[in-house]
Amino acid sequence: MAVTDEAIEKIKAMIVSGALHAGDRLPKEADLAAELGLSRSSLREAVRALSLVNILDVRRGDGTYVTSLEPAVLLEALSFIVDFHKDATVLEFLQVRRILEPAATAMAAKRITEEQIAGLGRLLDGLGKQPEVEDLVANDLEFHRRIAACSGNSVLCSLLETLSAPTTRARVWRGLTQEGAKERTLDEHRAILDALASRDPEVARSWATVHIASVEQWLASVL
Amino acid sequence: MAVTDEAIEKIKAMIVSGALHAGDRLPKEADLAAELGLSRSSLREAVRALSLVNILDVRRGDGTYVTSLEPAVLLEALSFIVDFHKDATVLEFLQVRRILEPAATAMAAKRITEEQIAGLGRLLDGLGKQPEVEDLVANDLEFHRRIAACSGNSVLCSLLETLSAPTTRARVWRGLTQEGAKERTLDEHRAILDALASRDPEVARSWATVHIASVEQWLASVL
DNA sequence: TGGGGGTAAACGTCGGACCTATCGGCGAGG
DNA sequence: CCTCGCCGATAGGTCCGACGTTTACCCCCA
Repeated sequence: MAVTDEAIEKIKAMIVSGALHAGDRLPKEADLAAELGLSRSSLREAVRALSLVNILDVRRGDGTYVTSLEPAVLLEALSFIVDFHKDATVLEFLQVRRILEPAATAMAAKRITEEQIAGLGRLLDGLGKQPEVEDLVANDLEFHRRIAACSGNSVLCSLLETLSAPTTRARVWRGLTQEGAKERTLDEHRAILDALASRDPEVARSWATVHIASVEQWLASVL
Repeated sequence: MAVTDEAIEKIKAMIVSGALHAGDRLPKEADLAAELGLSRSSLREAVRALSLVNILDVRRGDGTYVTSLEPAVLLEALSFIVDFHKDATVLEFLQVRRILEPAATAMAAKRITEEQIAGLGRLLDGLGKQPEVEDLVANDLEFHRRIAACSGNSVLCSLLETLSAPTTRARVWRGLTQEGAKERTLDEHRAILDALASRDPEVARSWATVHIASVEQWLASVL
């Protein structure tokens, strides 16, 4: 195994074992390189790799730190990976989202507060009757993001965030080409919000399923 | 933005845009560095980062290649990230798995072949009446892995693979400490297989839910 | 035709030199 | 006494050149 790979493993081990905690500062590159027994160049490759996946946070002129290591931070790196997938696999991502989103929405129905419900209402109201497609999709993303946050599960929340991104383009496309798609989206959002306000998990789940299935079916039909 | 980060973005752009296809070989480091306008050292950091997430495959003495970019390959990098999560978040992962696994099992019930059913049967039979905990958990993982593969969704399959790993330790622990856990697991596996053999998605889904919920409840109770 | 050796190409590692952003102390000024 | 701004120490950012190590592949010989 290459020394750089060893360094990656060693740094990982230091974090997992607890020798390094979230937020801790690493020794400066020269010292850490000496400590791990490799050159600064090779160590830098290891650090760069770990910073790409948000394990380390490198601050020029300051030092290198361990990130908070929260699921939201680490899973954020997933979006980088997802960007490489071809359109052909978008349908697979959407299928997974169709599984997770209804579940998250149902979970949210049991935990959502009055304040959060009101916030969602204002979010939907903020959009006019005939919004631009880009605004609608942005509003769509935010709507579902907030609901996922109410699920109380940060892993679920991050996964949905990641899975939603690659389907954004597809949704914009749909809004532009499919007759009535915009109105349908607005109506379904309102229905989901009503279900949440009623604290009705099953209705919320069903509307979320219908909502995503409509995108999925459309996408499957045009691919 | 640092030149290395630019290089990462440029290489990513080359792949996403189609200038580089899956399996393609990159120019040698010296040439690519010149092409992108940076030094070989900095370029190597970019390449190392991309190889950590399985975008590039560096073969010493040969060259650097773009991987197949299949979901299974790219999502495999997720396990590296998941390794950094603390035990406290294992429950969140398990919750997500409890959402995905039943769905995958239900999907599998509709697509599974006679041959695959027979294979699962042999897998379960391969374990004795009183297996070692480690063998049981390994068998458990393989059982669910094969079922997920039958779902036909590689993204779903990879995600489950990743989510299952961090809960492995917990399951071993449970097998060692909870009375009757081993027998219960074996019985539930058999029930899931029966449901699959009957091509009954809803029964399969329910058994999968029960199966994972039992682990989840136990884990929640001991944490 | 098949195997073995050799060579060239490519990645791996190292050390050092120099640039640059950042932080924090210190002193001048209000 | 407090505040603002300068400045030096520190740490990461980049580059260069050299050499080691592995691998693929071609050529030669049996």
